[in-house]
Amino acid sequence: MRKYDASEIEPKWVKIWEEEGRHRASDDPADTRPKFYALDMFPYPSGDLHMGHAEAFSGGDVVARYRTRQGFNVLHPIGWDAFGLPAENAAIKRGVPPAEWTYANIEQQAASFKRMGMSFDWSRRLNTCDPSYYRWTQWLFTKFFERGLAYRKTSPVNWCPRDATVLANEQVIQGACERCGTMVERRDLTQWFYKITDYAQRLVDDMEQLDAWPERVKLMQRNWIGRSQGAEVTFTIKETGEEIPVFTTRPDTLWGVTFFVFSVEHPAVRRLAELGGTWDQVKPLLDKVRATSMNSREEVDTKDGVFLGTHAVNPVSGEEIPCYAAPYVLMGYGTGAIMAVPAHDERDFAFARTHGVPVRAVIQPRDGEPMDGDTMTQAYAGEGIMTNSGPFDGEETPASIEKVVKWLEQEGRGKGTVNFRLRDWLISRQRYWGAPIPIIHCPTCGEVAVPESDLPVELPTDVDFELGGESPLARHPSWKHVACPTCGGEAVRDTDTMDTFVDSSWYYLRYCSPDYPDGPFDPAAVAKWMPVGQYTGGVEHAILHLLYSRFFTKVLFDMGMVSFTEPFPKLMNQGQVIYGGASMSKSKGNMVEPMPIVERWGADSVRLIMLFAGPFEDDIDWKLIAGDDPGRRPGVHSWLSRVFTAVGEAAERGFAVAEPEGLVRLTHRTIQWVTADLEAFRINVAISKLQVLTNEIRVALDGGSGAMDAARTLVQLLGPLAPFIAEELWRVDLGQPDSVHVSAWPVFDPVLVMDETVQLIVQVDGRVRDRIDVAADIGEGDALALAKASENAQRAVGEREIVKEIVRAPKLVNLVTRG
RNA sequence: GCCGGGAUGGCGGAAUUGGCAGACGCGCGGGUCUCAAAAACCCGUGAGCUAGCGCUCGUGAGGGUUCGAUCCCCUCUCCCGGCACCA
Repeated sequence: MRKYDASEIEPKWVKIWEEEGRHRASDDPADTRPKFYALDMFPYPSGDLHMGHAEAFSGGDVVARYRTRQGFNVLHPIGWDAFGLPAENAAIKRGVPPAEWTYANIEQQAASFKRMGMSFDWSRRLNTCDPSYYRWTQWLFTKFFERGLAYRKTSPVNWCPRDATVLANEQVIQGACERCGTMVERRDLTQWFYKITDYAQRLVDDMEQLDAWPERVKLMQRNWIGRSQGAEVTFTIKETGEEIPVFTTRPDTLWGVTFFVFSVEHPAVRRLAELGGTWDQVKPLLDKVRATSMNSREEVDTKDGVFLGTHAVNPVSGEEIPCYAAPYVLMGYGTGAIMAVPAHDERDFAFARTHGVPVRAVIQPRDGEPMDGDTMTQAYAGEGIMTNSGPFDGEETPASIEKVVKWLEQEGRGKGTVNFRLRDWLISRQRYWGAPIPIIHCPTCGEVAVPESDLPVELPTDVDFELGGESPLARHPSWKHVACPTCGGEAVRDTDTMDTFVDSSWYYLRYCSPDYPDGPFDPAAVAKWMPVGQYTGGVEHAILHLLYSRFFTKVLFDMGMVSFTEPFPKLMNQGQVIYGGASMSKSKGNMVEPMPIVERWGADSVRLIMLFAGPFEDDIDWKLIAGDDPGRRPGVHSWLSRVFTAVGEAAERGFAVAEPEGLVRLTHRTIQWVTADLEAFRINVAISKLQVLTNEIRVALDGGSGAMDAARTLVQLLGPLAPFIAEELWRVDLGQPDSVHVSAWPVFDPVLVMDETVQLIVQVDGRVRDRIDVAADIGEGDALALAKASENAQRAVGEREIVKEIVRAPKLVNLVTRG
């Protein structure tokens, strides 16, 4: 009998599958199979594959293989998100050109993916740093530019001093650079933006289509977009007569406004402070705010603020109220100025009490103590009845808000409006290893897009990567000097490159027709394959990549290039692989690499470790599943050994020896269970069902019976999970002529999955007292009679009287007693 | 602070969503084989009581609904994640 040796089996099949040209998605029009697009978030080539890759791609590969077996024409592509800072930083550190470092890592990862048995269509492989790809990234930029969706503006931006580049809002996590953790600084710079805010409403609305997304991801996107409905109301500055609009979600509190607050950075502040004679107090505050990074306000005190010496006029009451400048009002949201209602807003309340501003309650809760502005100790932000509000006294939220808005509009004092937290997407980066922004700055023509015929704008290779001063492209002696495409005069290229998230916002479209020469994608191929059937990847992309890709898709829809508005209707997030409760990292010295384990125990084992450890979405703590020795023999390897010998023995015995009926039934139930589990992506549970079947096959064989059908089924069901051992057993031991991975998914016999007998649970007062084997179609009367006849049940009832009989034939009888 | 998601044996996790809690696996204990080890195989493994048939307790804590609650409702504790002056 052969022994299971993955190192002997697996490399053999890698080679054979490659020779046989497996896993190609078919673009043959004669192929009538329904399509299925199984997409994995493409990797960044930072080195060899890590555990996170092993988990995510194992899950994605199960989907692709399972759908293939179900008769779908499956597109399961792979590529690399190959631009980005690590390559450039490696170049600075080691003197290796970014391209060289990147391509070497890609080759390494590609080899590892093959070794792991990933069923990728290698003919479609792409990478974003290839000019044949970024040509179209640039082309898309020019189209966005034409539509006014790419524009340049000067504004305060997040600057990472360590990476020497600006960052998008989405790349700043709690005030720090997402990539290197350095606290970002704020700089006023002229930068390129994509106008994602134009799509804010649609990005919210279309989430309705995403029922098959994890709720938390949708929630994160909703919070990030931050839609709030309210009104814009215009206040007038008494001293100058200028009109300053504010945004509020509570126009019903307009009669409770007792002061007015500008953001310290508001353009009117300096003028008004000088007029009011308070500029010498405001200026230090402004300097302090400017010095603080944009996203972290931990050093800013809510109660900080300075009276400007000027006043605003409340448009509904005509009342004059003092104007303040305070850091708690943000310049980047709403209008940069607010009406303050201390009685009904926590922050306004704190500010008012500190600065001695009156508090006036204008909303009374429906029940409980009435509020008094002079004595209340905290703001009341809830719903209630309007008081001290002129014509609106007695109106109740939420209807009152609508009434006030309507009235403001009629009176011309304001209007209903919606505000978003989402800002435009800053896409310029002052670094080298990215797609150059295809814009030429001409002294006469202004910003001119590089014409399509001149694309791609290729990166020069003779570049000085050292950090400092200008970006590498800006420092290059000749690269930026070009003739203006419009007037032919002397002009310069934009020397910034695009955020790598731009590259990854459309790669899934390129896979549909990776060699298409006339555009970013062949519209017919995209119409065929998109949208994605299942998208698999890490939750760390919940906001960035997924939001940007959704935005791109909507722009392309508006351009008439695609016919759908959401690219990924179904999303699965795998958990993280951690060690001892902490994320794995080189600096912590707790890294466990997948490839050494593949070498030692086999790719099938590594895949199964990942898939069996728990639900796909949950984190895997390697220390908990493998103990202190990360190289220990995995439990799933023992199982595969048992599968290997059991199937081998069953094959030797063949069909000549009869199979027990119980095993036949279990086989069909296993098909039913595993199919349902894979449909629901409960892979860990599916594996446990296969283990049960394996155990029963073992029992049958040890009892001298045959197990050929069960063994064949086991191998077929195992295929998507452990492709190597399944193929070896299928083709060698079971002698099948073609690959198990193209065999039809087994179907169960509905008669055989039904139980003939079941265990009737007999309870007395809700406690289990007996279990009786009964026919599955037993009637209620018979079930009750059997239950009452049970000695154990009778003993439990004792002298008491049975007052109620619950019968749920054939599963359960519950006798309820009294006495 | 606000918004989500959790909490089940020594560990990872099951439980057809109101009907046998702990499937399957890891680990551990005992055994077979072996000169020995590894591997493989067999038995046991929630806690307590009991010679035994069995009994009692048990799904973070407390309460409720129900014949019956890991599952539904209320209160609380702790853990994880996201956002954090967004007017």
